[in-house]
Amino acid sequence: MKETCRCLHCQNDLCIHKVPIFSSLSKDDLGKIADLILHREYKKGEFLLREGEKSEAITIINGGSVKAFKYTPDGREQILYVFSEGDFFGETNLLTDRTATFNVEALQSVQACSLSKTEFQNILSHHPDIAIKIISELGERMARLENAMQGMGVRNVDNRVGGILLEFASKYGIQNSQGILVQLPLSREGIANYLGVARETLSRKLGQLENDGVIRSVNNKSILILDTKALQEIAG
Amino acid sequence: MKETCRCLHCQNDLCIHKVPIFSSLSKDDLGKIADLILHREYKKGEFLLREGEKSEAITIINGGSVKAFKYTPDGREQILYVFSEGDFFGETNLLTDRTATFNVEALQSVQACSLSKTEFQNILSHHPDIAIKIISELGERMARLENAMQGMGVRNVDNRVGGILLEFASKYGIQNSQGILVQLPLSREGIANYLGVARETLSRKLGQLENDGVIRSVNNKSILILDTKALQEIAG
DNA sequence: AATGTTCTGTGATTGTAATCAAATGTATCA
DNA sequence: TGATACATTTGATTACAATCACAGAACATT
Repeated sequence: MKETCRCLHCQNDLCIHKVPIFSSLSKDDLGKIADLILHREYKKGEFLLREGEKSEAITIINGGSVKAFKYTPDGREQILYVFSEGDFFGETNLLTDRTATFNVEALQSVQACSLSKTEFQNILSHHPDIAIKIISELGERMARLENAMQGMGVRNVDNRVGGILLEFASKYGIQNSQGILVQLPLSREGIANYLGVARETLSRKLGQLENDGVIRSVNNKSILILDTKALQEIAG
Repeated sequence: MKETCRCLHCQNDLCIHKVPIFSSLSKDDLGKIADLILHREYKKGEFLLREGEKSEAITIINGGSVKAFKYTPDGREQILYVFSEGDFFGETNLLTDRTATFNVEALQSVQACSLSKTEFQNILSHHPDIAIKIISELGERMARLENAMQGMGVRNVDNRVGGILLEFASKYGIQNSQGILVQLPLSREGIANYLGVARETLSRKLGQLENDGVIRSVNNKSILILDTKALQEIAG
């Protein structure tokens, strides 16, 4: 079993090191946990989890990113989260017998580590501080969701577009001489589904922001924020 | 200090008995915790918590109900939760130094019990199973929020109105000979703010549902669901 | 019961985003 | 490279909910 984590991705950089919830553990404990972890790679478009399925593991993203979403009655995707390196999901299903509340799909090639329900519960009982970390992290995620929810309540679509651009900027942005270069984790359609608006509407709003000199569309996968202040004003 | 919980509300029925997260404790432990709890009554319209404030306690609703909400940039209220008997809030602020993420306002007279940050942390360290209960409960709440979020993404307002009626029905409804009588926890304006639509729009949609014989408006505080099946169809 | 106050329903109008349709642009793969 | 599928933009039109304005109900207070 010692070999489980001698894979290419983890040889020098154990995935669990990246996970805040395990940060309180000793090097020794980390090593023990590492041996219990299962690694897997997912291709773009593959599902890591499906709504309604009972997931028997907590999954930690070690590379790449995924979208978590639900289907609306009219068949659209409503994206709830974008998880990337260090984020985890499946934790709520571990303690109760609840089935997954959302789908999780790889946005690119994704390296994932998973820890089985029983192993995880075992660890939890020996390390009460991990439980506290999880509560903390869940609180963080709830705060994000609550914000998103508030955002959805905002009827003004410009506000919402501005808000999501700032959110992506703080998460994926790199400051350069011209402004903040943001690598978008989602396609236009994805962003629209995150905001709960039509793809075309988002296109128009972005076009307008570009006309106003607030942003510049570099390519489909990244935009440059030229005027952060204006954007903040727009976001409200 | 023994007197703390000999108040009118708790003499025969300790509020902590109502709280699922403490359900694993022994009678003895419950008694000890009861002594540490602070009781307070709030009048309708009073704030139990304000966004941005640092709350130093976990608060448990012992009677009445409250709304948790954020203000949108345009000044509207976006309601996130309605908490009633047995629900709690403030837990995320206990472990981290995060300030409150929402406002909490009494919808009627409310009896609340609160437990200070330090006391709570102390209890948590002695009873690791409580942490697990909290994670579980947070998971429940996240699932609810995620659903609400999905609901907000639905562009069809009819769906959303149907959805919230069913949600209220399952929480506050009483089956009688004619259908399900639902005591609404919120005013029309409150419901509209929960859905993120205009008050007038909700009025019209409810009117339409009444015309279609799906519901009957008993009075401002309660409606009767006549045709649950149709409502489920409408909600999607 | 009468008054003021808040809440709710309805009509008319406007504004905004969804939808439909088509064109351009961009990736993918043989 | 060219061919094909896929993603994005742009235009025209439509549908729907927001807004404004007011009337009527319900509620509280004296």
